[in-house]
Amino acid sequence: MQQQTDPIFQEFSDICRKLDWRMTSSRLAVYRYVRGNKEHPTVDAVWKAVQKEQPNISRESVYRILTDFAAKGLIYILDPPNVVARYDSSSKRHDHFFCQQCGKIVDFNADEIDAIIRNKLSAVGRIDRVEARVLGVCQECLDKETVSKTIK
Amino acid sequence: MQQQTDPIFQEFSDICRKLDWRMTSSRLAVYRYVRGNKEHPTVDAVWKAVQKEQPNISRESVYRILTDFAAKGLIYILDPPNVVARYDSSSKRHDHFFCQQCGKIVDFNADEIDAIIRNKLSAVGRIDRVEARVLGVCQECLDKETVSKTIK
DNA sequence: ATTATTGCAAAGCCTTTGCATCGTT
DNA sequence: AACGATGCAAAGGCTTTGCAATAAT
Repeated sequence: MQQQTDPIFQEFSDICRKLDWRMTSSRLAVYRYVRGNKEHPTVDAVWKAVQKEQPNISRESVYRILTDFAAKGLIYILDPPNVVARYDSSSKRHDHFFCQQCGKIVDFNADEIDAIIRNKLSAVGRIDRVEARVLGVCQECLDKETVSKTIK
Repeated sequence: MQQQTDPIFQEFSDICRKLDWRMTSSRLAVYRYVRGNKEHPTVDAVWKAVQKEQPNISRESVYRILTDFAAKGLIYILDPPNVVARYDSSSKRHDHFFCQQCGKIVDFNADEIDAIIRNKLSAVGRIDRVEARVLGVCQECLDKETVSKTIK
């Protein structure tokens, strides 16, 4: 990886040092494309864009690089890969809590947010549905953690 | 499909009549399992459960039946099939509007909902992230619709 | 009798994985 | 020189599709 003077190179160089990562041209190219990008790109979109700079980069590397970036909080996974379809018996507006540990999904109602958000997005277009999604760890899983730590 | 006297049979019979659907034992069995179910089941979960009642039902039929149910608003698709992974350059808390027509995803901020929901879910467990997801049709797509209708 | 619905087999697509090679440190 | 990262080929898993057989009207 050649030394470069542009600011993004410097920025990413620092990131790699902190993360104890080797700074590769693939990672830098993905970082360049993703940084500040408002498109919420798919893997293929990133891949095609980055190919202009790095013609030999493989789709698989893009997968790995994006996964690593997300694991370190550099980016956020808006829609994760390999989510299996789920169906909800209620089609009425409501909200969901997802336990990241056991996978449990809990319904709840925060109907207040509907008006707040409709008001805020009035210029964006027609709004068909507003849903809050909450990620966390449920109380049962938290309790289990405590027990196992206590027993040790 | 044999005539039956239990209330769910009657209920689903009415639904099928209104929708101009044939009432089949597969559909009824899926309806029985899904109705009021709070598990947010996957296709496989529905399939396995329904097999107890209908041992010959195929997984493919469950797919088709659930898709049809959702298309008619009988159920809601919480996580749709075939969503490709998407990555977001910002890992800071924010919210998303999804245009159902062109696929565009627009960021926005409704930070107020964070406190509202954390307060409401305090007993559910640890909360790591709150995000609002809004489904609708963006203004550009609405405009295009109007134009094409006007031109006709 | 008609035709929507189903089961079966196969295909499709996104994503992950194993491994040898390459490139950074 | 050491070893983490990558490209390639292949496998994996969920979902869809074509078509003949079945079952509801």
